[in-house]
Amino acid sequence: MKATITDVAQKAGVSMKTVSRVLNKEPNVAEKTRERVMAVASELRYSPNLAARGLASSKSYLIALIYDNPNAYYITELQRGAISACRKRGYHVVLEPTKIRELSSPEEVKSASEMIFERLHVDGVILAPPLSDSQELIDVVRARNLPYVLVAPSETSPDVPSVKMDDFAAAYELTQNLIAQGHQRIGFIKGHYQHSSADLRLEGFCHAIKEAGLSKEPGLIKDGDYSFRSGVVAAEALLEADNPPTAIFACNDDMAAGVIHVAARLGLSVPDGLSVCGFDDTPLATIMWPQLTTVAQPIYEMGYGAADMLLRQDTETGDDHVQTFDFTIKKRGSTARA
Amino acid sequence: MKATITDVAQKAGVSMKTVSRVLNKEPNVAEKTRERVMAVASELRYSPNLAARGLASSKSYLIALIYDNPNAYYITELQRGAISACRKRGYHVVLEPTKIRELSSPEEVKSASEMIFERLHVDGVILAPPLSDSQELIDVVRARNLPYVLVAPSETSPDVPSVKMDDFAAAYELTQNLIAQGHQRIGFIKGHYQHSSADLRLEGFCHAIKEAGLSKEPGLIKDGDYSFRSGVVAAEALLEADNPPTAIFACNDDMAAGVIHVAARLGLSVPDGLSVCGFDDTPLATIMWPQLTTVAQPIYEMGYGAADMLLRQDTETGDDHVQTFDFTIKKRGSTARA
DNA sequence: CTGAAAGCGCTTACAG
DNA sequence: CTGAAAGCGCTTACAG
Repeated sequence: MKATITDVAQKAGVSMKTVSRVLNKEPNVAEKTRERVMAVASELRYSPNLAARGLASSKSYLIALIYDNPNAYYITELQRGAISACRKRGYHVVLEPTKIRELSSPEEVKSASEMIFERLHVDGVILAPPLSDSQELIDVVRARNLPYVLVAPSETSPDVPSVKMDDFAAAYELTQNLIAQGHQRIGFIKGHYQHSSADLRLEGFCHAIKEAGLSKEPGLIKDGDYSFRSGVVAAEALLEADNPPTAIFACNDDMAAGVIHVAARLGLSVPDGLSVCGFDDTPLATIMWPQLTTVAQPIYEMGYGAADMLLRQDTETGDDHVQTFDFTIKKRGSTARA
Repeated sequence: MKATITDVAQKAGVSMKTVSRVLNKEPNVAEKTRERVMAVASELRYSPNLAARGLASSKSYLIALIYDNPNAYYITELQRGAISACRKRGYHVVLEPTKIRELSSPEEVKSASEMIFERLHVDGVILAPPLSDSQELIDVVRARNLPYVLVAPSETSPDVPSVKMDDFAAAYELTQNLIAQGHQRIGFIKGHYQHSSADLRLEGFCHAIKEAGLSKEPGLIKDGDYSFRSGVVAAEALLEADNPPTAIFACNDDMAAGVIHVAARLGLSVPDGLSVCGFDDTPLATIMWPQLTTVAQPIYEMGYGAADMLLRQDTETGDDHVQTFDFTIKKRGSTARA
């Protein structure tokens, strides 16, 4: 019923091998032959059998996207990107949700990681944050000689394939925008101390403040942990103080939502009485009202880039192994002139 | 390097076929033989090669989860469930995000659907809503004789395998809770008119109201479309009217968030001045403050159930083909006694 | 209860 | 530029 490579070969009057060459875009096929084979293949609606191909070439044509404790939006975007890059090369993405973060000892992490690769033999892996920082997992991957790409690891090194965005630059630019709107006293709510993104965003903020010659009052910088609740606490401290800021930069959208919540309770209108911006452009940012000014991470692009880099590792070398993607500042209703 | 079935057979002193029987849990193997083979297999860390197995048995050991316009949280939960059920049977899940909803003509939908199955040969498919209502897609699946399961289709029929939850019962129970708390005037904000869930939730609500002998004032029921914004509009109409309700039942969490937003602006405290409940238990429900009383759909369970049903279709028959899963009412801070 | 043979549909390695 | 042969690691269909 389903056409095989033999069917195509017979009908095109060539050998199986030639059909294989055409389909895999190998060189050394006469143009005329190539055309004929292509014509017959599409006429027969031929598509190669993945299992047969995999068995013969000892590849699986599968890559694993390994993640843990996903922010659902982040993970689905990463998936979309990776799937799209894989399709172009006849690959498919297999999902590996794990519970690695809940494990306490390195030994447990190691054996849990081993299990992932014993079950299924993939040709490469993409590690989503925060697993891109798990040295045990990376060691297991390396020991198996599996190609891998890290998404947004804390630290990048030129010889470790990874994709990331520039958190420093994004925070810097977002802060510059607030300053350009006339804000002189800007509050900042930090992210979770274990995430490197939190540090980078703070540094970007401080750099812009310093460059503009604004004072770096310590009282304007508050701790947070990326949760709505921590945004509420920090906002209360900032807004109930004497001489409160006219703008608040929260390190993610959830905390920014917390700030807006507090502002509403204090009768402070956003953006007229207070400008607020977040980070990440989660769905929350456009669900809220006013909609949130924030930074859109190139999540889809990073997923695409990671898979693309992974599948190119066989063929090409000497690339730069760290790819940085552009963010986008989303100016919306939650910020205005001071 | 990697152990094959031949290695296991040799070391256990049996034929390849016997090893195969043990691994596939086929009958007619002596208990002693079975034990010996199992021991050798685990010693050699043997795991079967999916490609070889697939080629020989003309199965792919892959199922497709087909979706469109995903609510990220819904899709990741469905994925988790399906993956978990597949693992138990040596299957894997391949994702197929589509743009089917954007296509206008049935012909386009048909050819887009065909493409999905030409690229990769899966052994079965799960259709997530709203694709579980796409007759064109279902026709294509049927024409290929592929086993399939629908997730939360608008209409279930006993001979079409599907998983769902009881929207009517959930809305009924949630409304009963409000009534038990002493609320006599309860507003209702409808969901999107194209979703069958919206109708069922309205019916459940009305049934509880009627049963309690409360008046079914038409002014208390407002249109909505599942968006935050529509919740805002409906809440304004309800709350700025004379004799406003003491509780509002919004058909999803986003609209409930809109209601709370309006309440804050009107100086109406939640839950003291107004009780609010939503539906779906999205992450938003616990990000907000007060946290939202809502209904948790058994999304993970539906994903698990769908995959399980799919993989059982070969072997078993005569089952009930429609499986209904239990919801959970989450009582949180947004509702209180009238 | 067990096994020997054939074959799934491709690619690899070689030959011409 | 093209092809014939062998083999990837399993399962199926059959035999005993």
